[in-house]
Amino acid sequence: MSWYSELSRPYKNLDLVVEMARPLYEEVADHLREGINDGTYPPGSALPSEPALVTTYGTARGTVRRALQLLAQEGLIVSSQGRGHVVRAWEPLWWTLTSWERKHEAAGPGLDAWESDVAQQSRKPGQRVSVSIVLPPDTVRERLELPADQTTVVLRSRIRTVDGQPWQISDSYFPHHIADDTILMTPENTSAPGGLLAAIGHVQVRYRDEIGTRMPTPRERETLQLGTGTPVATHIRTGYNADDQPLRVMLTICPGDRHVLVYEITA
Amino acid sequence: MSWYSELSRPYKNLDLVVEMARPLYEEVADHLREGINDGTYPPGSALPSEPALVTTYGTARGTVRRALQLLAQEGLIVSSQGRGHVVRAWEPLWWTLTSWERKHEAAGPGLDAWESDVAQQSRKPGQRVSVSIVLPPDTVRERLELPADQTTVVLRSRIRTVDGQPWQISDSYFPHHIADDTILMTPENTSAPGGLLAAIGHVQVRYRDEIGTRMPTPRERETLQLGTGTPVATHIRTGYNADDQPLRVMLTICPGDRHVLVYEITA
DNA sequence: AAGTGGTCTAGACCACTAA
DNA sequence: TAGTGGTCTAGACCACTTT
Repeated sequence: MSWYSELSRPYKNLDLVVEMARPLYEEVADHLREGINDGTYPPGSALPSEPALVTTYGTARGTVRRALQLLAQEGLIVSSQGRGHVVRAWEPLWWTLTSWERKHEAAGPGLDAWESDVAQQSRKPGQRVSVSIVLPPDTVRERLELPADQTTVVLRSRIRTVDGQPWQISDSYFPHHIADDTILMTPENTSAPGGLLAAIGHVQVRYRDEIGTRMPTPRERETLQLGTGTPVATHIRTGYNADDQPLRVMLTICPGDRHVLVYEITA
Repeated sequence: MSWYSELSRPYKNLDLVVEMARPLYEEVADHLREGINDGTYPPGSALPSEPALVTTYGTARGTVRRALQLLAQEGLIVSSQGRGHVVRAWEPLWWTLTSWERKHEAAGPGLDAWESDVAQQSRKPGQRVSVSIVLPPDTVRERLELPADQTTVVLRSRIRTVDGQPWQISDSYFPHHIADDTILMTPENTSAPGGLLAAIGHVQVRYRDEIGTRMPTPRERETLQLGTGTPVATHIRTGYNADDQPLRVMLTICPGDRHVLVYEITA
């Protein structure tokens, strides 16, 4: 008998039912989590195999799998066939959404804030752009102050990559009167000094950012290749001109294991 | 036989092995998710019971439970004994971390930005404060620019509530030379016009906010009473004085189902 | 070929909630 | 008390990765 089953056993085998403080799989998960936190299992290393854990803890395989599943949900491990349960490292890149100095323009010609931040962290930014005409989701329609009818908008959809890996989804929505017959409609033009909006004569004098967090949809999980236990931040930026009219809504999906959003504010 | 098992059956019963595009539990989850999204199961309503799902899909109970677990991980349902699997609604409060106008001071005397935002949304803010001397975590120590020795700091730990429910954890860390012998050491003093730092003669001329997202720790899950599939945003604000010296670090844990962080920026 | 995790089944029993 | 979900077991077989 293993040391573990001395501490806490399935009730069915007990003559006297002791208070089951926590389910067995939680206790197993607690023990493994401790090992991860104290360096017994450093990032990149594998936990003991399932058969090994079964003999260690003296439970059924289903129970240790349940424990491992818990750790996966917490974003601590990734499990894959044939390779084991491997401890995960989170190494996010920072993304400066507002900076004290205007360093973005200086960072390099033709780079936007995201690209210059990525380059500054010695990684290689890239993007795939596509343009289409769509019915906007409600969140976008409201922010563009459009009526609730069948009004379409221009969607500039980007998948941004870092070192060739998919990193974030960034969708920009423009009203027709802004985007039609401009370079915004051409996926080939990806950037311009001061931004694409400025290049076609629009001045974004202020913007409002809204940041939420949730679990990814199955679709997002697939396109961004997200592991279990990886939430996403949703970043919505609405830009306005001097007349307080919305120019565009940018909706960015930022996986939590690869992003830290930074705001540098002068009070 | 149910309609479902006609479409996709466990391989063990097949003479000819058809390509198993996806596991059974994912197909069940897809079907239920669709029902949630199209209004068949509106927020607050319960999905069919597990025995019902077992007969509908013609699978073992373990498989429908696996599907339901997936939906729970995505934050779509909450499951509890005796009550069923209930569709969840996310109703976050917005929290303005930087605003175009300085409306916070006007909102009410003795209210900070958080409290005035909550009040503005017709909810009742509250907080429990405790003060202690601690060794700071590395993330805090670095930002306070303290040496890597055993230097302690002052921790003002708050659990903020809305309508009596725990809402967020907000920990402020101060160097001793800032906090010692001031009202910062007294949990009773919760606010002052212009903020507690201003009240003791410190001017925070700028700050840097860093926002990440991850799954909660078991501890956070418990103190904030978080359901499965609820990620948290981590908000770290480091404040500086005119000499670029850090005055404090505030680390806030914001559950995703109750928070939207807002930044209003003038370009 | 051996070892690893992934999927599915079948059944038992416990614990909570509501009528 | 009936019905709901929560936990655990035991076993079978499949699929991937490594040697």
